[in-house]
Amino acid sequence: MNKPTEAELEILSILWEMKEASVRQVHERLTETKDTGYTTTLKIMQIMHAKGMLARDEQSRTHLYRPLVKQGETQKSLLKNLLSTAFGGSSKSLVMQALGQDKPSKAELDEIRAFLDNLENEDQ
Amino acid sequence: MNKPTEAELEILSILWEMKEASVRQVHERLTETKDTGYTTTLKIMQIMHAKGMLARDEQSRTHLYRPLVKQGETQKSLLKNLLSTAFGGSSKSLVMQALGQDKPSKAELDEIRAFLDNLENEDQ
DNA sequence: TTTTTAATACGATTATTTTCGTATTTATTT
DNA sequence: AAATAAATACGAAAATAATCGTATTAAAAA
Repeated sequence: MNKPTEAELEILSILWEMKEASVRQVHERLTETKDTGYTTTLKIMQIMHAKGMLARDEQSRTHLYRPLVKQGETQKSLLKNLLSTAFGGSSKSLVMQALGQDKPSKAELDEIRAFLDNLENEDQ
Repeated sequence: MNKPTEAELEILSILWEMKEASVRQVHERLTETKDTGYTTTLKIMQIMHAKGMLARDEQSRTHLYRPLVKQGETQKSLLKNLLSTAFGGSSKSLVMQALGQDKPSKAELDEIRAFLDNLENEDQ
């Protein structure tokens, strides 16, 4: 799957969360953090649809869009790229930076611990 | 600091590792994984120098370049961005994806555990 | 010293991404 | 029914990024 552009990723992240939304809805969420025109959002979503990244329900006049690319797969490929370029391939340093960035809750920390234990044991 | 472009990041990652290098050296490393012309590499490094991302030692005819942006800071800002766009702000899921991506050694896993423990205790 | 090689400078082109203006269509309101 | 509002379509411009060709300069080799 092709790497989404920055603007596409912003839209995807909204749609991953909302599951399905109109251009208007996406645009309103977008303008909370970014200053851009309605037709710009529309155009990018149309392009994404043409690329096969978004499904479009044209039943009603107000079209509804859904993501067709999986969040997990996009995460995987973006991380892989970031890991090799910015982190010299060291997932350890990436993980530590990420944790320093935004500390997870106690419960989440425990989940991560369990995950680490699992990682260590699985391939014996 | 401004977000480096993809090509800039590739060059930075080589320079972070080598500390200092000529265009030729960077270009040779680059062409191990990418097919690009020498003058393209040169041009981008010149642009990076103009932007203040690289220092340039012009003593010898063959100029030597050093990164002026810190790897840690670049990592931090790229991660922050990725976290909010691709991961809906959840560092937990980012961390797990990263670990699944490329499993660290036993020693590194232990370092991560220590880091987690530390995180949990520090703010009481 | 002449020739060849290897480097930088830099403009221009190409490709990609983002933005927007305008036309058209459809629905809603008056 | 006419006017207004809200949506899509789409071309084109603007902004950004990447690539390359050619000129020039400096060093090294013949």
